[in-house]
Amino acid sequence: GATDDVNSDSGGAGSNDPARSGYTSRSTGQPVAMEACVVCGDRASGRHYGAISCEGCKGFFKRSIRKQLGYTCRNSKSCEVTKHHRNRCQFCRLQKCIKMGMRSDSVQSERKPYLSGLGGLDRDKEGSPPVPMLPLGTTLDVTSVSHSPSPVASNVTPMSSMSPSIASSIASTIASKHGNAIQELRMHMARAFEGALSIKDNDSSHNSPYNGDLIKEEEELTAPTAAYSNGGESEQPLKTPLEQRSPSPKDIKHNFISERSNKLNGSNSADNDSTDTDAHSPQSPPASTELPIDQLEQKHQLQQKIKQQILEQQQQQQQQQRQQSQPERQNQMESSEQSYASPRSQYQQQQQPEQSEPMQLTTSIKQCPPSPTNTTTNTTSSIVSTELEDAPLLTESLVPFNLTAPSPMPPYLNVHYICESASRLLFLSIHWARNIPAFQSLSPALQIQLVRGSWSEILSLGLAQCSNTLSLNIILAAITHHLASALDANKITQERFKEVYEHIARLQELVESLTKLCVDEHEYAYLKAIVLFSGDHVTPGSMSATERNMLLQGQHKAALELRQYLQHRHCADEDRLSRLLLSLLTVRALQPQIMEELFFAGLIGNVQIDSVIPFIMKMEMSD
Amino acid sequence: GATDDVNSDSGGAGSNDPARSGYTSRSTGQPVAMEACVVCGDRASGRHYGAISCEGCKGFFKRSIRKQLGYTCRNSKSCEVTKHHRNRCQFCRLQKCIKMGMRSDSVQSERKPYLSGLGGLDRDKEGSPPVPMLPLGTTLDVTSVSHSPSPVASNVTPMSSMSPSIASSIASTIASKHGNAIQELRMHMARAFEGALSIKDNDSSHNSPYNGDLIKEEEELTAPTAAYSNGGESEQPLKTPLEQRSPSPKDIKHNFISERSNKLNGSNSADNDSTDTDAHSPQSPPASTELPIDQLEQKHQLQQKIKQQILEQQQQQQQQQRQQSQPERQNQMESSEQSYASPRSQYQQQQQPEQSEPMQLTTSIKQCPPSPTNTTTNTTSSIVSTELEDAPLLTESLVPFNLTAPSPMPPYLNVHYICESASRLLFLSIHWARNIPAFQSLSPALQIQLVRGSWSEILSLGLAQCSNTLSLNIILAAITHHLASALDANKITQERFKEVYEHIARLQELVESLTKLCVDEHEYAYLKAIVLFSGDHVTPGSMSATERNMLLQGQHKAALELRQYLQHRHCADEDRLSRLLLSLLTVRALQPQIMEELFFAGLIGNVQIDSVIPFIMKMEMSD
DNA sequence: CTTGGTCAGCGGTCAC
DNA sequence: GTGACCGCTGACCAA
Ligand SMILES: [Zn+2]
Ligand SMILES: [Zn+2]
Ligand SMILES: [Zn+2]
Ligand SMILES: [Zn+2]
Repeated sequence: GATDDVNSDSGGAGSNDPARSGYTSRSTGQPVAMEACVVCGDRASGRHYGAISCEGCKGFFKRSIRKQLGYTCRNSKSCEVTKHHRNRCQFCRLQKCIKMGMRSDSVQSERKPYLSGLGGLDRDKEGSPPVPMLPLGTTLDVTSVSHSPSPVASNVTPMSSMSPSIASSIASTIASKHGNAIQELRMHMARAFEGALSIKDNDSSHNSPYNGDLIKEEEELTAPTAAYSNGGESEQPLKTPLEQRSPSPKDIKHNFISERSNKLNGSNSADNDSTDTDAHSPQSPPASTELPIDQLEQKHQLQQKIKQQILEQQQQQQQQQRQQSQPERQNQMESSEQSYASPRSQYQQQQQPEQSEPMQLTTSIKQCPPSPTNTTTNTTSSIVSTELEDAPLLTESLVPFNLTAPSPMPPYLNVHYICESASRLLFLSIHWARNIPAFQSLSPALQIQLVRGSWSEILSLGLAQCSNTLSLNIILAAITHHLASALDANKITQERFKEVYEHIARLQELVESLTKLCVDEHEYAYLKAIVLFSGDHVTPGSMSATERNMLLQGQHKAALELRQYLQHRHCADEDRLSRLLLSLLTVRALQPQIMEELFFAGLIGNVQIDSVIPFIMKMEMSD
Repeated sequence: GATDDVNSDSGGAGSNDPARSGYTSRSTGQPVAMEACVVCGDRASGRHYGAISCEGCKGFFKRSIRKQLGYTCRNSKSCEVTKHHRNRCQFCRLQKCIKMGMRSDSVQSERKPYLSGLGGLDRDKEGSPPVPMLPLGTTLDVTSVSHSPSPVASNVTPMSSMSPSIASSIASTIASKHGNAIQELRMHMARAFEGALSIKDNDSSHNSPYNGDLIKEEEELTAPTAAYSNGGESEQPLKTPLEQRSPSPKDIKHNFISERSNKLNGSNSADNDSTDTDAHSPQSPPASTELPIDQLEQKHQLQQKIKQQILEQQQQQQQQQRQQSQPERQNQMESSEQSYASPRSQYQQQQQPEQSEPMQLTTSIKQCPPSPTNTTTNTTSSIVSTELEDAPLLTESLVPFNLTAPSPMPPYLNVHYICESASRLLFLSIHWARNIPAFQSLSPALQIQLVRGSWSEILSLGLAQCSNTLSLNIILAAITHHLASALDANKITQERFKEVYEHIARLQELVESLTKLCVDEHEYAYLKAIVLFSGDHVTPGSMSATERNMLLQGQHKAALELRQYLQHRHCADEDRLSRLLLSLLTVRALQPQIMEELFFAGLIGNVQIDSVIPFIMKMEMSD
């Protein structure tokens, strides 16, 4: 009993209660029916006194009405009433109860002992509500509120399924170009891992309707992942999971998706992360053979394109690295960077105007004329390239950011959909970055470092920017649900759950705050640029002073242009600039590591985004 | 449950229940069952926080957990805890409470409304903050303020054991008040874990482990450590660093100083779930006994899977557990210091005005008269308490930041010196934070969370600000040297070396860039405030919307005041604001974890700064 | 399924 | 700071 919200475990009887409490059948299938108390948000136990509420609010309301005591608020009668704080202010709690529809006349008078006589004519329940008793709260405003009717549980968002129309648009966009973003990503990941493994195509995804269950879905996923190993004896030197990776932050936490119940084998949890690679291996045949044709095709193409490079690089590098340092997982493909240069890279890069015009990937509304912007760049090259030219950092063509959500949103989100969405966003973002003239003028190696250092932040901003398009709220809810399932299944530890859960909450808060700020396309573009040009994650020694300067200038230029833009747009609010910049602080507080797990790990496994970045960048380039 | 008898509110029949008082076996027939407090043997009043205990132990445990402070045992941590002696040693009493099954997460957070929206002062019963509030900013003359004379600070107990030369200067500063910063820190650390560790003592075994230090300096340190416990046997609970901690991000990286070879030991993280049931059973948990409290506790709770529950627990758990939990070797404690004994903890939150005037800690220049300023605040209270009052966030008294370097810098820097310097800076910074009116108006729990979330960033800014005073360049060089030595000695891995090394480089770059910007005191103060009021590291669920709002407002206010300040100072450079704010991004890129190791781990060991923060905050308060 | 009652147990208080 | 005392809370259960 008692207030303790915490697990209560009251009786102390050690019985564990896995599902115990569940008032509702919270079990799987049910996507939340009526779960939250409209007053405090805690889990509701049903409808009480007219409002769906929890046991606590129910009892509280009853007692309050019964003993007509008035409460007093020590603040301004607007205290938050949440599960955690509901006991902080009775006045406000009662006020909210009433406001949310609880009716005092539903509270019967003491029923107790037949004892006697006094006032109690309680008669039958329902029947005549004896006395209205609204009284309490000395203050009146309580009553005033009471009228408000519908206890609309605003909580959940009605999920709007995506319009089919999108499908078409997608066809001509990313999807068409890159095929399934996820698959590609996954493929690269796999490759990065082992040079040659066969990629598995489990995700039949599109065709076969996603089946709603996140959980099951995931199992399917995991299996396939493992599959890739099949032929591979060859490359394997890659890793023995165990020692491969030395403890690194990443490993510590179990990937909540792929993770196995590791718990038991006494081995310490630390290494287990290795799992994803081997974990699934046990059996899993290359699952679904059913890959849609087009995907298969693309796959091959891609493979070819990359194959050589990868193979080459890997071998060499791996060896090298291996020699020197420990088995520390050679993080996949650092090599790629270097080699990366080889292709047709050229710092100059002058993207060919037209062709690559990136924005077109998107639904294509804002299509911007092919501004040949960077032509000027050459000039600077003459001497001290340190200076960025005068041309604006971001041209108009770099402003629009139109993402197309994957497709009809399945009734129940699954990992595929989520990962696909995130992948598209990531692709689009990187593509965007690559089209920034100033960015192009940097060396390929540095470009990669910058993207590796900022992808998570740019993705976060992108999520906020496209939160509507992506139905981010629904996605996050699904992830959360998924996470909870993982916890139930003991696939992840409580600590891990908590950590990830909090991360999600933070991400949500960020999105909300950016949404509230009504950040527009231009602003997002500048913010992303600022983040992109941040040298904070670049290996200190790897950058020359000149390069560092270029980054700084790029960042400052972005900030400057943002300021100028704001002066035109929001002249009124002088502090908007600060707000926007400070939001970047919040963005940076989100760990890339968890971001990756949330949006990509489900499909890809533990492979790090870092390893795919070079490919993505190259992809964009070559296409 | 013995305690209350039912309160029965029997029909409201006015009869009070006299019965309650009798602890005895009440209602239920089981008379005997729980009669004695498992902690002290006194008559139990029921089960409290998981253990059958008396009212005294119940209250004691609650206060202890809420305060977040650790206690110290003057003896050998094995004091008897009986009804008559229970108040003789808080440390041992708490230790026993924990050992007997009391769980810190059963202690709920305070119920009193902490809102007060005012900029800082709450009018309610709570004490009012002492701080004066002169609007600063716009006006320039910083100098004008400087005059104020000596701080009343009725010099408190000096007893600083620091070198004579320094003594004088320090006398009037932090040192005088708190003695040696490091020592206090260290002492507290020890306490922190002792408290916690006391948990199961079986794991006594570990004491010494930890050796590799960057420098030999450490050897001196460790030895003393032992001394500190004088009685010796007690320390037990400590733990072998090895298994002690379950994997958490922090652990992953080896502390290059104390580093452990960890890896195996199977026990821990995994097995737990099974245990769940016996949770409360007084004794012996299996194997992993040495887990930090939180882990132990959580183990039992594994079953809970609902996110909400978790959320609830978070706030509490996090904090306290942390504090107690770090059993990680409490090694070093300077022997000399032990005498220091228990401070007089006090916890009445409201610091008494006068007394505490913070700035005085510093060399003492700017002292502000105790103006009872806030009178105006009331007006606002009328309605939206959410709003911060109009008073400026930072008053002139909060601008100066005068740090005194430890003493004559030794010819060859050693860990002591470095840690001492950093500790002072940390103390001063926290002290500064605590004197911000708006900060004071937040609930203590939130205050702690904020400091825990920002100490590293504030420290970084402070390092930059005081880089000259501290001869930071020399310090960093020394650290780097140590690091290299550690690498040579194979005390750390190459990867780790690289990581830390790069971190140092980044820090250096940051300092350089801030130096180049010529950031002044005002600007630093604002930047720190922005960082302090960042809710980005606060556990999402633990903060009410109102509180979140207050934080946001505080942050925005700081940004706004900074902007205004800049308009007066640097009218020329319109982009200075952006530059300053963006520097915070860089600051955030520095991992607190490594920061901690660089500056504190050498002396303190693996204990986390997090655990000392409550202590430091309290210290500031009580003086 | 709601309403009522129950009571272990948490929080707060305030003489000491 | 302590702890006897009391009010409230809310998980549970009967109706
Ligand atoms: Zn409720
Ligand atoms: Zn209120
Ligand atoms: Zn006791
Ligand atoms: Zn003791």
